[in-house]
Formats: sequence, C-alpha cells, structure tokens
Amino acid sequence: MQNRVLLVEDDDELRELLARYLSGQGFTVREAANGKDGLTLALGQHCDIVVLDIMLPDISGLEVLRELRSQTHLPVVLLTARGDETDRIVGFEVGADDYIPKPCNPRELVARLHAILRRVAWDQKAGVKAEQNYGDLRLESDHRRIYQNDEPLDLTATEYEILQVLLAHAGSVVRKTDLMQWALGRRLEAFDRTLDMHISNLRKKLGSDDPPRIETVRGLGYSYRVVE
Amino acid sequence: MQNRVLLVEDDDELRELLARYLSGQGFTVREAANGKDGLTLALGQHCDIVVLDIMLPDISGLEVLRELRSQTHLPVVLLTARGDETDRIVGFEVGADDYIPKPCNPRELVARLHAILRRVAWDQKAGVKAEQNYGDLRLESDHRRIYQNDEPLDLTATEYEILQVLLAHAGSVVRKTDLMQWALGRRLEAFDRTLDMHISNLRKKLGSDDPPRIETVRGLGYSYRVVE
DNA sequence: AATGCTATGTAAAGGTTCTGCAAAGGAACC
DNA sequence: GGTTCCTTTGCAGAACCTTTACATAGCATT
Repeated sequence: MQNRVLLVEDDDELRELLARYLSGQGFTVREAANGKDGLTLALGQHCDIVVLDIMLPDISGLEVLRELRSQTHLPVVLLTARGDETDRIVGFEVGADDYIPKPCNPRELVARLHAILRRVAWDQKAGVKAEQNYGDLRLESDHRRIYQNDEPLDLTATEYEILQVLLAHAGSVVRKTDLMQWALGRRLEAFDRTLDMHISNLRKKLGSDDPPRIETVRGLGYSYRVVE
Repeated sequence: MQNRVLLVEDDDELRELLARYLSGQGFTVREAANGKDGLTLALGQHCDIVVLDIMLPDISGLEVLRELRSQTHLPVVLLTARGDETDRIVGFEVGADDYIPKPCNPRELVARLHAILRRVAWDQKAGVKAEQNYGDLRLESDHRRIYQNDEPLDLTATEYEILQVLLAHAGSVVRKTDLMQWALGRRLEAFDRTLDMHISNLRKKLGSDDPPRIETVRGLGYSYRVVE
C-alpha cells in the first residue's frame, strides 16, 4: 500500500527534492510551504505521517505540532537545524515522534518514516474501531460532545479531552503522565494537582456510581469502567 | 508505575552513567554488558524498551535486534557510532524504532524514549488484550489486575508487580535480588525485609494452600506454583 | 542432640506519599 | 465588570511501603 506523507517545508528547493525522492520510494506526497497550510492539510486531508520543518515563515513548526496534538495523534517527524538541542527536546515534549537534523539524508528520512509507520501499523493491527459508544456514554468527536443517555454532558474543553482519552482506553489504566500529555498537552510536574481536580469535577458531572466509573489506580493513573 | 528500560552496552563506564541518569529520570533500569545477556533479559519480558549498542563484544547489536524482532515487537533504540550511516539504515530496516549516535546526550535519550513509549502506550489502547492464565489465576495486564477464579484480587501496586513477575516465571525460582530489581525497581540491601512483607501479604490475599503456592527457596528466592 | 548462626514469617507501628476536594487565585474572553 | 474556566493552595484522610521486633525454621558444626 502507498503511504501518504505530508511535507511542510518552506524552502521550495528542498521540499521538491524530498518530494521527488519520497515519491520514488513509494510514498504519496502532499506539500505545504507554510505552517497554516500545513495545519489545514494535516487536519483535513488524509495522510499517514507528517514531515514538519520547525522554521517556517508564519507559525512555528512547534506551534503547528502543538495544535495538531490537541486534536490528533498523527505521527510527526520534525526537521530541525542541526545541533539545535532546545528545539529538539521541546519537540519531543510536545509530542513529536522523531526529529531529523537538516540537512538530512533522504535515505535516512525514508528509513525513519518506515520505522514509525511500521510501529503504528503494528500497534494498530488489532483494528481501529470507530465505535463511539461506551455504555451509556456516546462520543461525538465531530462536535466535541459527549452524551450520557442522550443527554449532552456540559463539559469544559479540558474535561472533554480527558474523558475522551479515558474512553479511548476504556477498561485500561491510563497513566497520569500520559493523560496529562494527551489531554492537557504538557508534562506532569511534581505537585501538579490540576489533573486530580479535573477528574474530581468530571466525576461530579458523570454522577455517582459505586464503584465510581472513573477508577483511581493509586500511583499510576485512572481507568474508565464502562457503565450500561 | 515506572517504565522499565534494558540497557545493553559493553562500556561499563558509559552504561553506568546512563543507568544512573535514567534512574534519576524515573526509569527502572536493567543492564547487560553483552549481546547474549541482553537478548536473554529482553526476552524475559521484564522491560518496556531496550537501548541497544551496536558494537558489542559477542553478538552484534544488529544480530540481537534481528533475533528480538523474530519474536517480539519490543521497542528498541540503537546506539551507533556517530556518522556510521550504514549501521543506522540497516538498523531501521531490521526493525529498530530509533537510533542515537554516540556519544549521546542523556537528555535526548530520555526524550526519545519518552516519545516512543508515549506512542506505544497510545496505540496499545484497544489493542491486543494481553491476558494470561496461570491455573486459577488470570492476569489482565491492561487493567493491571489479577483475578482468582474470576474474582479480582485486591492488590497494591507493588504486590501486583511482584506477583506478575512470579507468574511470568511460574514454576521456576526468582531470586530475591531479581525480584527486588524487577518489581520494586531498586537493589536489595542487607536487612531489607520489605520483600518478605509483600510476599507475606500476597500469600494472605491468595488464600492458604498446602504447600503454599508461593514457595520459599531458602537462601535464593521464591517460586510460584500453579494451582488449578 | 545441642548449639549457634542465618534466613524467613508476620504482627504492629511508623512514616511517607498519594488522592479528594473545597476554596481562592488568575487568566482569557466577551 | 462579569463570566467561564484552568490552576494553585491547603488540609484531611486514605492507602501504602517500610521498619521494627520478635518468633520460628533451616542448616551447619560440635
């Protein structure tokens, strides 16, 4: 099958060079020359992986990545100036899957893309079920809304994110660090009780069950138990 | 709990340096100084990710990786000499998830490990329901729960870790030092009775059998005997 | 058998860490 | 200024890990 890659890079020459090489290697390539277009394409078009330059004329690549991460888990490879360690580490913390220093060797880029796609394919082999019902809850991701017995829950943006992540992993434990990263988009620092508060508020809004449907796994995180 | 990383590196100094740093960053670290040991430990399934040097005294890191890939999809990060492009690309082709040139920046290593683990954790959501049976016990690793005759055991985090290790080695003896390292994530010091206490509590929760299903091997460790 | 040393079992106490939640502070938006 | 929401702060309570202390069991030596 053809993998679809989105190339976000403002240097026309480099972009076209890479695009040509990737095409030759069996990728379907889409291109964007700035952050805004890149974001639109990434969110709209269907692609499997994004190659994202950090230095862009309009929005920073990191900003694009952050925005992307707030909505999807599309794999992203960052292109950074060689040796710029700060960008690189910040990039990983925001949620990049890999980074490549410029100027980059196209063969290496392809190898890395394949490594990431291989992992994603492997992990998803169980099949992505777009099922959006979890017992008495129904998730409508288009509208960013969650219904309980067809009654919409009045959730804040963050609460929605958290519950959405918990539902996506319903039945398994989600670590606090991961929940923080995926829902709040930042790292869990010591003494940060934000997450606990959101969970507390969520529990209130979900009504009281016994045992509570958002279960605490002490020292680890939380787990959503599906209730009919 | 903590992420467990296996460090396969023959340079004692570098290995210990990295081990110390990773421990400080919240990883539980296991070490191997050659490919053979590394392979054994990696297949012993007590880690979440492997950091693998390519240059090893016995088997090449690539060979270890190939062998590992034939049996599991455990995430692997390769350590290679800087600039050695061949190794790097071959590494990806064999199935590495990432590579880092030596000498490497520990912070970057940690950032990369987190990036990979984050993706793995996310993708494993609805994935393979890891469920294993050991007589009347059933281990559900998603939930981090162990059932006895379909009744969930009320275990603490540490108790779960310990029992999980014992089950994985059911029928054979697990040394106390190893049990300590794998389940508690630290070294067994003299006069430390913590482990004994956890075993004692576990036995209570598992009910009384004669002989006890967690058998003591005096001077060595413990062994779980499967009971139907 | 008796002795002594060491390893293990376990109750109880101690202390640390984690969590729940109310309330107050801030930031962003209108 | 008001509203809404996210975050911080503080405290109380719970859950848990570890230590302590003593009893017991295994093993080697005498």
